[in-house]
Amino acid sequence: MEVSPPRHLKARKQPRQARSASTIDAIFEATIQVLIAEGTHRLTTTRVAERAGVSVGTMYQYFPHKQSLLYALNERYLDRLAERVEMTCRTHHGRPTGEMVEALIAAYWEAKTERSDVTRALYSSAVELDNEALIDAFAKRMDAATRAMLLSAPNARYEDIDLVNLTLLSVIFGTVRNVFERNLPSSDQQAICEELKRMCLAYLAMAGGEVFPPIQAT
Amino acid sequence: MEVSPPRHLKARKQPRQARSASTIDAIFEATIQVLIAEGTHRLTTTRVAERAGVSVGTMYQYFPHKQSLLYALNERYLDRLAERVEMTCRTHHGRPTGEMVEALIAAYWEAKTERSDVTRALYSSAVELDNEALIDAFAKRMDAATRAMLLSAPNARYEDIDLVNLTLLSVIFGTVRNVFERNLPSSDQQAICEELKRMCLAYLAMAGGEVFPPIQAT
DNA sequence: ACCTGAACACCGTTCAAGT
DNA sequence: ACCTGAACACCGTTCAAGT
Repeated sequence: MEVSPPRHLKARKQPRQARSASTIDAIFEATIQVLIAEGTHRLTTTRVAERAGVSVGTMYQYFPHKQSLLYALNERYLDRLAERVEMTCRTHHGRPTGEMVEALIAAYWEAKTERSDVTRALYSSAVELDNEALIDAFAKRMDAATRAMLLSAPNARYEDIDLVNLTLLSVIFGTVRNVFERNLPSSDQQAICEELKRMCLAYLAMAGGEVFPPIQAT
Repeated sequence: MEVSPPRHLKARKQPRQARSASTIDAIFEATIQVLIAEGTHRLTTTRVAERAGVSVGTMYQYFPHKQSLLYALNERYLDRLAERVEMTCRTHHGRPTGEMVEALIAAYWEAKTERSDVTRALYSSAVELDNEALIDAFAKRMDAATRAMLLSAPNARYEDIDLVNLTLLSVIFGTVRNVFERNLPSSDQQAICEELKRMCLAYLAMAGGEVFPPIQAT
């Protein structure tokens, strides 16, 4: 499902030529680099334009405000993230619940961790932003993907799959973010990730998912 | 344990007279009001000073930068939050693990929820900030309080109390924040809160806490 | 001793002038 | 048609001038 962004945050024009597309990519890339190198409060339109090799005026042809640039950047990021998680969900259809949870957490965790500087930069850039629509769209996609996956498990009997699913996602997303925010040593991060899996498993087992693979009847 | 803030974020002078103290309170109050009414990107020193009834120059006597104002504001907030949670932990020493978890989550949740506009405003203000020291100090206090509480439960036998405790807090804090960020309807929020308790209970039971009260020997 | 607010540097955004 | 960058309004911060 596509959720349209608030009108004032829309990009001014769609790139129709290869040149435009590459300009936009350069601007995105420059934004991330400035964010990582200088931090949110030093992220200026001039600096981004300079590093992207265009003038401010050109940037404003594509993004009517600084906010719309950050909006688009986060949109692109969340879109890719959603695709990865959806893929994981699809490939675990019909598997035992335990495997699902493990794979789901691992996929989300890895997507966030493999470029932790980018993740951190985007977390911080998103806050200056009216990003409710983005979060909503992302949440809806994730919800649909994990819901379908969980229900496809053998012998899944959830009393309230929507609540269980909502809770599961809130806990996973929230915990991952919290771990990033505290900047714990990598070994602690790994350990928490494993504990998070155990916790979610315990929860799902209690809520009606069959965690271990069914014994095959012969 | 007191963690000293980065030097450059320190308030310039401590209030020594009643007048100064009330000026500072007025500035804090004005900051929160502007944050709630206008949002992070319209939070300007001029606006805060105006609403607080002082000149910019005076504000800069107490807070050497805008950042130090936000830092102090968050410090004050986290300090009060920590005190409340510590209190909850103290009053549940020796109780069964189940009651502890329920009380801990309820206390944290309520502290965040009773003024959700303030909570949201502070979440957003904290991000422009180099707040690692704050988060760290808060985390350490929470860690100590909940650790002592959990160990005081009857028949608590944790294999790795530090990891369990760290995980528990990461999950609770992270989930609460995620729920705030998504701005879900209040009924969903309540439901997730209950599910979160159940999940943490299941986890602690598995990790070595005795969740239900011991049967009294007669 | 403390307060004020005009002044300065910098940032987001625009638009007349270029190609 | 598209790009440029000086110009404008606004914001963080300072400091000479007031009390």
